[in-house]
Amino acid sequence: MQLPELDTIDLQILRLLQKDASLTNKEIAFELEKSVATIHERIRKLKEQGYIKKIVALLDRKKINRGLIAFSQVLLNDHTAKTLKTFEEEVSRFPEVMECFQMTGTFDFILRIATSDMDAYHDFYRNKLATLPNITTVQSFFVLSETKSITAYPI
Amino acid sequence: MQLPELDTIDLQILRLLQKDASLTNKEIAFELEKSVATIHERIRKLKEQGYIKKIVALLDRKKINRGLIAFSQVLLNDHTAKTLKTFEEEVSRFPEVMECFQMTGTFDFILRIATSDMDAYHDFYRNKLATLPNITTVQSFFVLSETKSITAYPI
DNA sequence: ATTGAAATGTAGGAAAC
DNA sequence: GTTTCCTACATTTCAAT
Repeated sequence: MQLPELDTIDLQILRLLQKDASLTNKEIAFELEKSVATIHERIRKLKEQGYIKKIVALLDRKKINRGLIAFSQVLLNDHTAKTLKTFEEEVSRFPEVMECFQMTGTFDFILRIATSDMDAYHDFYRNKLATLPNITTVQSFFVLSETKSITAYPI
Repeated sequence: MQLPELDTIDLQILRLLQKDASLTNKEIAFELEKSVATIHERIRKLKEQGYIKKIVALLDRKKINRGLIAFSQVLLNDHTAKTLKTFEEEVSRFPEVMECFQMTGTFDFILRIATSDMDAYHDFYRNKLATLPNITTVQSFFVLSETKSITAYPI
């Protein structure tokens, strides 16, 4: 795969920053055998052009009481633009919802829900998700173990 | 929810860094009305204690040619420890696999696959995923639109 | 677009409270 | 655990190439 605007140096920088954005420009410059100013300018452009969306801290979810991850597949009873939009807006407001994707296939949306435990999920399901209008079915699956979970796209 | 070791200042710091880890200690100190040294010490401890796992750059996946996200549900034909472990190891090696979770319910694993397009997914499916031993079924669903996608846990 | 060097700002550590 | 001070290091800008 080749990306139009990005050369090898850009790709190397993105590779490094996806893994560890606390690297200093000096460290990256050393690694890539370029000057600090070059790295600085490259990163500035990568941010400006939108390749780098944000720099974030990733937390240990178990330590902050988000021990349970559920994937919930939601089927709606109609697919008018209005119903879809309303569902998306409402479900996005719940803090338990980390992700909401509209999907192809036998259901409409997949949600990733993060809660402390099954009691908290139950509460979310009964008192939040299931109260939304136009839901036909919700099928939930729970994470038993996390084999791989990366945010860095191989590029 | 209360976390044992963390006070309000820690939580506020984590909240800020989850959203934007490029904030300087000075900026955080101003926001929380604390000294820079206090913030520095707090963050040092939050890293040391493992609350903050890593600082990463999040890229715009469409710009780096990862336009298609699939969730693939995999069912294996036996559930011996060895089969599970082998599947996990093999599937984790594929660069297209961003996430692999073992799940409760009617299938064994859910994978999040990132590729450039449907052709690339097809290639992954035929030449990589489907070649792994002990797979009974794979059901794939594709992301039509991304309504919400956050990495910051509300705390 | 890349560089080295100058100027500014921030991080990291020590000492005192 | 927090603050103040100090030094080292990092970022940012700029003139030159």
